[in-house]
Amino acid sequence: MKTIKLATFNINGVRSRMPALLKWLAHEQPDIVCLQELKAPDDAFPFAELRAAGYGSIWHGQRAWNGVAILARGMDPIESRRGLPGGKGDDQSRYIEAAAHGIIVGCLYLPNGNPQPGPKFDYKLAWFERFIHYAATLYRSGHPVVLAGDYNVVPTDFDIYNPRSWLKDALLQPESRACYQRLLDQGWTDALRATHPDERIYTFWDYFRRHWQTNSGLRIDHLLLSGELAPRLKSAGVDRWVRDEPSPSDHAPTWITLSVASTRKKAASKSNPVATKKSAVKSATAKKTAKRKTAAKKKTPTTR
DNA sequence: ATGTCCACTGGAAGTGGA
Repeated sequence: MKTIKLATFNINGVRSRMPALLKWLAHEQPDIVCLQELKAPDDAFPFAELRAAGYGSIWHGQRAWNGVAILARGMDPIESRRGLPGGKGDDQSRYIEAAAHGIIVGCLYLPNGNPQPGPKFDYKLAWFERFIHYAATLYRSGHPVVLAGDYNVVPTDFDIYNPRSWLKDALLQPESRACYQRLLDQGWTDALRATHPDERIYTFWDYFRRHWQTNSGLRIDHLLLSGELAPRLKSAGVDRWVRDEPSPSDHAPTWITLSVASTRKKAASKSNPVATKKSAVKSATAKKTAKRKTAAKKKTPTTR
């Protein structure tokens, strides 16, 4: 048995944030990282610097906006998908997926949806529907899956410092929340909330009105675990110190640790990545640990 | 409406997106 740490981080411009990203990677040494809002085209992604820092990466960039990436420590992630199924005419880079360290990781950047109502909110809900549909397939596959990213949804009023000034915001709309709930109803475990059922936890503090200094935050970055993975959830948290660094993103890295069966073969080196997605998954599912009932699976917050 | 930051355009400061 070994423990892996998986984090999601809306970086808000990967190029202008490289010093902060490298410092965070060196300090926390996550095994898998999902990045969102690269705001960079494919040919501007700093994969060489990341490799020098010990991380292989795959990415789906876009000029100026959006963009997602997956990093894996000491190996190259094995890409299994980019873009959701059924997105005819959708050219926004918001989903990428890979096998790494024995699990499948979906990295998503769900549309913000503001202003609401309007075409952007319609797009958000349409994207969400496609995501819900695809997530059901993933869940049923029985593979160990994490869906991590910026969901742009505040699940309940317990996940925001004060909903008053956000009531019209797309992140709090009943339609957005209903979509998120439908995702959970498929069986996914909201790892942060499951680990800390009674705590106020925030992952995002906007740049306005001294919201960071007053801890006026929102919880919108989520890690959802499939049924196979939920019993292996060990801990979860937010690297708040990163939000306090110079020139920070408006999000902080949000992470979980999972206990996974250690593979017999030695860890893949940079020059010798895991051969295929299939084999990576197989090695993860081969040794299923005895099912343990944990607090992770039950209890959703009812606090308002 | 406001607040602040990133990237793009064009070659300075305004705009879109968040």
